[in-house]
Amino acid sequence: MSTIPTATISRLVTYLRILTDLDFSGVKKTSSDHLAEEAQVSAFQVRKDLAYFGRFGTRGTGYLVPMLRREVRRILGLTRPWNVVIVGMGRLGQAIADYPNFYQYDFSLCGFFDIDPEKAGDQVRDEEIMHPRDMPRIVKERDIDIGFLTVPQGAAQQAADQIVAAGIGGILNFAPSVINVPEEVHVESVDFMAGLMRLSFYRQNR
Amino acid sequence: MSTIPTATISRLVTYLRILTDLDFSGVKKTSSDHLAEEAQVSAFQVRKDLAYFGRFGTRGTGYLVPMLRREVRRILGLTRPWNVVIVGMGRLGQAIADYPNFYQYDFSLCGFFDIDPEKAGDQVRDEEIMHPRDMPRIVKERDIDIGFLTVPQGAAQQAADQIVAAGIGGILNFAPSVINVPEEVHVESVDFMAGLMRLSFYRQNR
DNA sequence: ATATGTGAATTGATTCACAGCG
DNA sequence: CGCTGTGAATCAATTCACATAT
Repeated sequence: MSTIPTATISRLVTYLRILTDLDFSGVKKTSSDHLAEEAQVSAFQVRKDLAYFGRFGTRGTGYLVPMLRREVRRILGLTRPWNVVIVGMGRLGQAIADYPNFYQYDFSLCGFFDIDPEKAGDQVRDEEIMHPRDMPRIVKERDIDIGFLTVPQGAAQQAADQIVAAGIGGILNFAPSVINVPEEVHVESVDFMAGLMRLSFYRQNR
Repeated sequence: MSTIPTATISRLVTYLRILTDLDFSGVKKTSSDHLAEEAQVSAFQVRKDLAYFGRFGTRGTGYLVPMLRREVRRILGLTRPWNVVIVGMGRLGQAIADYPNFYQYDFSLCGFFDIDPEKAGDQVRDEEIMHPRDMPRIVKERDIDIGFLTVPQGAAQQAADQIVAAGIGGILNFAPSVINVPEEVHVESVDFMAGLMRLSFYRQNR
């Protein structure tokens, strides 16, 4: 499996969405050309991306949509369940707790944490908001894999430390800051102000 | 200005945040080494990134925080105002309309659109929600530069077409899909489910 | 005939080493 | 002497061309 570009993983997510749309529309077959057009990349790129993981097509024919969809889901780890906690139950944490589309892919929200004693005991989705001191126990009891970091910027590093100390190995970081974690912990960032600033740059230099 | 890696622009956003923190803390001087450590990149990288835009340091000494901060803001286009509309006033659009931190950088929310006639006329921040048919007029009257695309997945392409037709040249796309726009229109995407799926991949292959 | 899969070529980004300047 | 700025070298990613399979 040598070394797979991170951009390849991002594109696989795009391919999966296209394949899901096709599958729901009842389309049975597709090709690297078609996927490439939908994903706005080259057909070479589609084939190369898939080639990191195996051979999924039939020469002269293309790809079978349900089969390729299943394979990409498997490659991305989306055929197994993932247990998630949310750390930081302000506006953003609340909004994400209400997001209805996790269940489409076996992600389960299994715990909600906030350091504010005012919030402790409040109900979110039939669960009480807990203090981060309870995180290590909950992570063990409920087999948590992933933490959503939705605290304010100034609290991000401390919250990240608590998530790591609790034994969680993957963080989805919504805070607008670089967090420092051991290298075995994986962090992905979701940062809309950064997207807006990049847009500002490209518009200014249009 | 030859061709600047997109990764460089993302890192400049990170440097700006670090410089802002330093400035608020009253720190007057910094170095590529220090910025590199905070941003979790190499010092070569910091210097190379800055070198695309000019010479901002003093050899043997380093960088002056307020001056470098100002320069990076300018490079990113953040020293001028940007007028923004939100297209799609569901949960996400509403949440973003309530986000308090746009004013820190001169972004102004100047219009809210939704295709749902039920929503038309509702107030958001002292503004009525309008129908997208009014977008071309509003864009002209209010000199709009950027549109936030916060409609559901299935409506994303149509809404993007309306944004482009209204004369907007930059889109911050929150919908989990690739949108097709003319090449002079710049799109940046904010996609938290994609981040979550990448995390799923890297955790599975840990 | 047609579309995949893949080594080779090219393009692009990062790292390096050191020249340049305070 | 210390730290920036930058051409050259290395490393990585994308593109290409075509051999391969149906």
